[in-house]
Amino acid sequence: MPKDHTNFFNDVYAVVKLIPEGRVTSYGAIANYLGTRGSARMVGWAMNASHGDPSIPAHRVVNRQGLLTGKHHFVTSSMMQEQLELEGVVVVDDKVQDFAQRFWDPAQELAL
DNA sequence: TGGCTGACTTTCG
DNA sequence: ACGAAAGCCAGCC
Repeated sequence: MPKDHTNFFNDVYAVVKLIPEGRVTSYGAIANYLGTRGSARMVGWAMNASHGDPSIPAHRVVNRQGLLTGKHHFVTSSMMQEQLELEGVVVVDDKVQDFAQRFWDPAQELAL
């Protein structure tokens, strides 16, 4: 396929786009699914580059604790929480409630 | 080539 | 339970 130099970003985008509505995942989960657990930070960085692609629900990607660590990178810090709430995700103090239930692991859902 | 950065994760104190 | 440090990989200068 084209552009193998952005393969990593492409995979990240693909996985994030596959995140069902009302679900959230973690950077580490995506990185683990891609086989690069160590580059969990890169996943977030990839999201940063995803700004040119509004189809990517970056607000559904949170850290391992369910905290909206990336909200600071959005247009507005509150937008991420608002978007999650619009999808039915309860967010309190920048933290996703019932994170264990809301958690969507690509390696578990897509690993068939 | 070498070194720095990063929306993370895990472990030690 | 909280705080700090190390580890990890990919991209950019």
